Amino acid sequence: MISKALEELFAGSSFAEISLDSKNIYRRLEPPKDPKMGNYAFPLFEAAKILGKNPNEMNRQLTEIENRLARGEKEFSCLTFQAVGGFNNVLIDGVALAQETIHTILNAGNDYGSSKDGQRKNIVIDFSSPNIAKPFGVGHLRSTAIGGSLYRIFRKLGYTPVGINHLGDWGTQFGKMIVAYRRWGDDAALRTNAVRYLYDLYVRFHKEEETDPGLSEEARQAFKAMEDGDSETLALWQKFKDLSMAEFNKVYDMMGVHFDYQTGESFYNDKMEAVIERLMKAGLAEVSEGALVVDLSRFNLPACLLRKADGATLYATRDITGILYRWETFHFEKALYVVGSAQHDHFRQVFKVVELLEEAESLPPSEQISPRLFHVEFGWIKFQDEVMSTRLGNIIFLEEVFAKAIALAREKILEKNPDLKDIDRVARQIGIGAVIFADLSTRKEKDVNFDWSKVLNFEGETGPYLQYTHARLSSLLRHYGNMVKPDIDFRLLHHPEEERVIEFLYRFPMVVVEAASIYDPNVIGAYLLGLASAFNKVYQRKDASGRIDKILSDDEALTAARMALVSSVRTVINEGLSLLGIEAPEEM
RNA sequence: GCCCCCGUAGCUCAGAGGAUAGAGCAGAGGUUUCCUAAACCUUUGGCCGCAGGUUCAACUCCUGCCGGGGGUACCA
Repeated sequence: MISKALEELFAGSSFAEISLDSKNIYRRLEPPKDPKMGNYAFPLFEAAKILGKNPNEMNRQLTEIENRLARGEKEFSCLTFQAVGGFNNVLIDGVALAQETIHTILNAGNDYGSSKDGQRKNIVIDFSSPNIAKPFGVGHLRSTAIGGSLYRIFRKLGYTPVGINHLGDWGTQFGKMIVAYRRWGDDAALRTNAVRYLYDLYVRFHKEEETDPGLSEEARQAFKAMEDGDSETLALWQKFKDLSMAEFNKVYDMMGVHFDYQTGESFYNDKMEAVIERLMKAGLAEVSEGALVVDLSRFNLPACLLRKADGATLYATRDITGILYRWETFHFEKALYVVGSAQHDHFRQVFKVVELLEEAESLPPSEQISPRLFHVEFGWIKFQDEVMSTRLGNIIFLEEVFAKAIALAREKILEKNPDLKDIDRVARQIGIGAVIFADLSTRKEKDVNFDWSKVLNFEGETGPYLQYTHARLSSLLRHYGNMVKPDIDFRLLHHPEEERVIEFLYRFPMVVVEAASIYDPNVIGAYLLGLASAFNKVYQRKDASGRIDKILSDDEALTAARMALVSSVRTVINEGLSLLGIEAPEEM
């Protein structure tokens, strides 16, 4: 609504002369550095240069026209234009903005920012995807947290997300596990702490492999036996898988993560042959050095291996098969692979093979899959500047991280709010929220150094800070006791601190869209920190006498107006946290 | 060698053509007769890796270099 008015104004002005249409202008609008200068600024330097005019002079003339147009027949306008140097600034009337925004939020509740843009189209999100028989380390946190959040974000935007946990439950490493277990394994030890025990075996295997190269060959044979359907080997594999899943599911429950399908790599075992044949028929596959490959050298990529010299398949084979299967099953609008950047080339290869297949089969555009495939990559989690590696054995278990964070949260509650009911539940919400937020608070492509002191910090830019702000807002609503109503006097929300909060609230729907478009929940996290901080400044704002200007006061109209704002902020923080997969306690 | 990502305050990170480069943590000082101080205010701290180029305007775009990380055919 406001943007439309802006477009009309600019288009109606002398900009027509230099063929800047309204859309063009709108794209160039930017928020001024100092919010006092207005809500939007339009830089005139470029236009002035084309016209050969002085930007300052031109700006003055333009502003005059704009303000006359804005006022029109009416006595006042909610838009005011100002010339500041070469920047044409627009001030939006705070009262109009407050009314529009708060009305919308109070009506919509947690649906504020939701849309039907997705038209229920399927978005396949492949995330988490841990390897069976390996510990769920903090390294898996990123994929799980980012993927889980994208799931919620796309659902909010009207898509039908399809969450798939592409478990690493097939491949050569199982040959290793099986050999290790047969040599050194003990069933009783396995039963007591399965993943930990398998992990120790795995580390031991790699250590002994260095001095005993025969182990590698033995492992290869064991995996081949699995692929050939050897029942005794498969029974062992199934046991590892069941025990691992039981532990992974504990983590998913804690994080509130949901999958629609837990179809791992083994799911594609009986589907790969047809795909390989299809690729051969298309003339893409060739034998090289005994292996079956798709040559990609003209794309400056290494060849994509479909089958090893011994006939066994590789993960690329399974991923290609997975893509084709998912396409047939879901006819997705997009398929996102939330996987670390170490697999950048792998996905380029796999996507390229799919693209080549489409070309070879001359599929119509509506049947083309490759433009819909996206690798949502993220950086490593390192520890003390070292890559964490299952093989090296320097993994930090995610459960351990959660346990420590929850214990600390509990400690803080006992110190600050010992009478709180349901302390265990709230401690879990805070502890897990802290860990998830710490992970989502870095732009995803950066490597992050796992730092206990950062994860276990509940102050500043953290999950608990947001939760605390939410608890404060909830507390205000409890104290207020009345229904929050939208028919308030919006002129009473006139302090700069309040206007700043309203601008944040107004932006929320755009922030959700932005997060979805770059596949990064961090956008929402950063936004929430800004909103919470803005609100806390309202909360602790001091009046002229140096006293805190309280939200709840004897002035009924003023209190009602402020509580409408409080309720709106609470709704947006609550919903924003929920999009990140973080719970928002009412009290803490 | 080739390809990809990252270099911004002591630390962790925002900013991705525009006005004086921002937060948090850590350091210094302050705010509570309590609407939850897990907060708020003040303050110290910057050749935005280096060098060129494009532009009215570059932390932002282009080229080269340096530093870190990753990938580079039978692991995932």
